[in-house]
Amino acid sequence: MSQRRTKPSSSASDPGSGEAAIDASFLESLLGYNARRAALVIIERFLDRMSVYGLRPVDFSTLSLVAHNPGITSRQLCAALGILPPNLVRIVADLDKRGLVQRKPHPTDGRAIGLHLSVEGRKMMREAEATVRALEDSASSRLTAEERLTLMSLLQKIYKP
Amino acid sequence: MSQRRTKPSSSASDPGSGEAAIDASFLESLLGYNARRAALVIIERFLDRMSVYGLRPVDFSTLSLVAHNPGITSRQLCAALGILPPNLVRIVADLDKRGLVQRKPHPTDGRAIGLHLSVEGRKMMREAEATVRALEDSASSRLTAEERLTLMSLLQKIYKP
DNA sequence: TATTGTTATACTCTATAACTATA
DNA sequence: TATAGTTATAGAGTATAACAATA
Repeated sequence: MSQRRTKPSSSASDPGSGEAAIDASFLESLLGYNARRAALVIIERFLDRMSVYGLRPVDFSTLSLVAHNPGITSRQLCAALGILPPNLVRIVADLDKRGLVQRKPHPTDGRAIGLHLSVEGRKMMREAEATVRALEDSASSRLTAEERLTLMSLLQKIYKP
Repeated sequence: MSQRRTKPSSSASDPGSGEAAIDASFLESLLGYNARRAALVIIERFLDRMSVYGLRPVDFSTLSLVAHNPGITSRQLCAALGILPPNLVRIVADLDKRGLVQRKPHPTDGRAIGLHLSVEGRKMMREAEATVRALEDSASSRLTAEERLTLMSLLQKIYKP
């Protein structure tokens, strides 16, 4: 899934169109299918609008957690985001190379490294978080504010412990 | 994301736990984040319970669409599932090798190939669809029937044209 | 002995270009 | 010329094993 673009019209001249359209009613009765499709639509929009910052979803999530949890460790980031430690190494290293995060020795645990946003990182994230809010509003423009809150509450009932 | 297993407890002895836990409230206010997390939890459960059939989510979705749309073409499957044509080739080829689907020449378009479920395919999908229903019910056990319908309706307002 | 961060690596998923056969 | 199916391949994402340093 997650194609770049979907053809605006697949017309009625498709082969096999004795039936007007494809019946996907079974799949559309599944939460997993619906949640994945919705997530991919929003992620696609994210990719479009966040490319100016050079931030993929995982970069943004990482920076956002560091912003709101200064001194957070890689291990904690992995647990919070569901990323495996070996896969976080390059993500953090790249953000460090770009001067967005800084690694400081952990105050009490010599094995761990605390992560902090740099001044640049803070500045970028103020803009980036506002952009994400705007993009989410636009992606959910067919929902009322109340429906949006209901939707998030119901989703969290599924994935939160 | 989508780790195999999450540690049951990350205890309070994590380094940097002056604050009790990580603040993910910003991310948790985003639809994209919530939809993705929920989808991954359900997909993880899918992987567990559907492994007996040897069906990944994409195999199941493909077979389900073929089941309910006999004669559907690869192109139509790609459009319905958001898969790119080169990536569907092996999926269909493998299902064919396993004797679950059959390819028949399209009645009116010589370029296209109509897909149909074999007798075995139909038998497996009757079981598999029931298993998916059960797995979805268990994954959404903290939702009422009404909440479940509301959730799907709201998700479709995001991704459906 | 267990955990943090890391390297190396394999596997899966997704994407692009280009070809053929038919429309 | 455009479309259906296909091949080959590149790139991103995700997984496991194993290591050094510290607890």
